[in-house]
Order: sequence, then structure tokens, then C-alpha cells
Amino acid sequence: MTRQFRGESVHKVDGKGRVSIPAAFRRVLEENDPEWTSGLNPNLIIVYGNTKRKFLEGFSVASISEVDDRIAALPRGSKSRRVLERMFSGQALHTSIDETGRLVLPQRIRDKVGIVSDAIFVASGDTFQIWQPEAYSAHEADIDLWYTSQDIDFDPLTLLENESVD
Amino acid sequence: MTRQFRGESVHKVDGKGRVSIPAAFRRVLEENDPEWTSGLNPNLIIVYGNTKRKFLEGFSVASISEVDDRIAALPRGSKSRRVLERMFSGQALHTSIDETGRLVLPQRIRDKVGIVSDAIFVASGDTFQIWQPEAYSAHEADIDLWYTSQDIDFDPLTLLENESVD
DNA sequence: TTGATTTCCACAAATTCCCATGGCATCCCT
DNA sequence: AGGGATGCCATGGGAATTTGTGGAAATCAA
Repeated sequence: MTRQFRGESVHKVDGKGRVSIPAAFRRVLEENDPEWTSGLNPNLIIVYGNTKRKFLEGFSVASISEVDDRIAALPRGSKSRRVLERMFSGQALHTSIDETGRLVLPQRIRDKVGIVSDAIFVASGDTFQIWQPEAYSAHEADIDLWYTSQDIDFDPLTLLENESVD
Repeated sequence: MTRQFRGESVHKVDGKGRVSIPAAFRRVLEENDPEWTSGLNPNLIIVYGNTKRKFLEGFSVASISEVDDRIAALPRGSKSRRVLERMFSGQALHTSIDETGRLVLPQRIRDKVGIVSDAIFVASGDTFQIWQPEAYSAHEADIDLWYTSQDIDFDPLTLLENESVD
């Protein structure tokens, strides 16, 4: 049950929007696509969201359906449901990996997050993010900043103790 | 487990009411039309409803029959049943996609939702909506506004954690 | 006949498919 | 231990299709 993605790596994006996705991520996508069998190309869902978001979020079929189900359980017409439906249905893209292990990001989506010739893939639990490299570094810097505000020997695992930090 | 529609895109509507349906949506309609086989044109149902509705809702054959079944399960003569029957039987149009991937929206229906030269298709779970572009932006304006009141790195998924926002 | 539908043809731009290459690891044989 | 041979991985290029659109011709309906 390898549901979790691990690691981060940078890949080239060509003029047609083709990008190799980390081989390790492919294994996770395969295992979490119920329709997948050896020889086939796994499906995945790219959620791009509203203009505020500066990265793309990749979901395996299993992960997205869990989200879909939970959204469907919210009361019809509620604000949360509308916000989530717009993001996960409207501002998303169902696609698959090709035989060479690549994924195609349409122009419109690349533009949205500023991806031109490179993209960095970053694991994040049961989803992964795709950023324009510089935008990611900038984001990282913010997190580092937060770290430096902690004790020198601060152990992140303590975050598991109390429910929330922000 | 009917596959969901994903994505949103704008398409031209010509004088005869012809509009291309997003290719990705076509795949979903095909997979969810029991009569469909490669080479054929998938069927779909367009529900326009009463005058209050400012958008059209597209159903795959599988989705509409699920709705039909649920309506049929309601007590005969009940108000809900009459309202729903009127909407899904009377105020709906059973049609199909042509060989070039287009659908024809009769004048009457276009007028009802104000569609003239463009229409935006937006996925929403196992159905999709068709709006006059400006009307859609106006409808979504409140969500965008709401986003600006959130933290820069707010993740909508957190909406699934706590009960609701409205 | 006349306006409204369908069909059929046409096409540029976008997207997918198919084939190719260099670089690393790994495995295997002697 | 050295040296292929093998295979997967990342990336490129071009050909073949598919898409989204527009317009003309053919068919219907009244």
C-alpha cells in the first residue's frame, strides 16, 4: 500500500508541454489506479484551482475519488461544496501518463503557474505538487523562515502532538 | 462508479446553435451511454429547467437514469415528484453529439440562458453546466471574493475537515 | 416556398502517436 | 574485477490524428 509519494525532482518541459514525471511517482499512480494493470498507462488528475494557486496538485485516482466522495457528502448548495466542486471538477484535468512516462500540461495550465521550460515535482503525502522552480524556491524560503523562528533543536514531529499550528 | 467530468472551457456557438463539446467530456458521455460503441455518437440529456436557472445542465445517459430512478421512487402525486418530473421530463432535451463533436442548442434554449456567440462548459461531478460566459463569472464572483479573504496559502481541502463555511 | 434543420466538406491549430538517442544503473559472464 | 549486454529513464523530433470552427449543399416541415 504505497499510497504516499516521496521525494522531489526537476524535469524539462518541452514546447508541447510534455514532462517526464518522476519514475517513483509513476509506481504510486499505478498502484492507486484501480483500472491499471501492467502494460497500461496510469490515470491521474491535475488540479490547478483558482488564480491564487501557484502550483498544480497531482492526485492518483484513488485519492481523488476519496475527495470526490467527501465533497458529495456535503450539503447540496452549501458554500463549501460549491467552492470544492468548482476546484475539483471545474479547475481540474483528468489525464494519463504516456508510454514514455510523460504527462502533457496544456498551455493554459502552464501559463497559470508560470511553467516554461522546467518544472519541479514535490511529493506531499498522497498527492504531489508541480511548481515553476523559482516560485517553489520562494515558497520554500517562507517555510525556512518559519523554521528559524523555532528553537534550534525543534523537532517537527512534535507537530503531531497538538492538533494545529497556524 | 460513473467517471466524473473534469475541466472547464469556452466554445463558439454559431448562428445555427452548434457548439463543440469539450473532447474530454465526450469521452465521459461515451463511457456512460450503454448503447454507445466505437463509431457511434453518444447521447446526452440537456436539462434547462425553469426560468430561474441561468445555466443548462448536461447529463450522461447513465446519470440521468439514476436521477429518473430516484424520482420514480418518490410517492406518486407528491409535490416533490411532480416538480422533479416536470423538470427532468418536460424541461429537458434528449439529444446526441454529431460526428464533428458538436451539439445543437435550439434557439429557445439559448435565449433562456442568454447564450449568443460563446458558451462555457464547466464540469460538476457527474454532470456539467453550460453558461453564457459573463453570467458564469458573475455567478462565481462571490467565490472569488471569498478567496481573497483567505490566507494566501489557504487550501480548500481543509473545508472537508470542519463542517462548513456558510 | 421559405425558413429551419441536418449533412457533408474543408482546414488550421492543437494534441497524440511513434520512433530515436544518450545517460545511468544493474546484471551477468568469464 | 573488468567489460559488455540489458534495460529503464529523461528528452527530442516529426508524422499522423483529433479538435474546434466555418460554410455550402441537401432535406424537412409547414
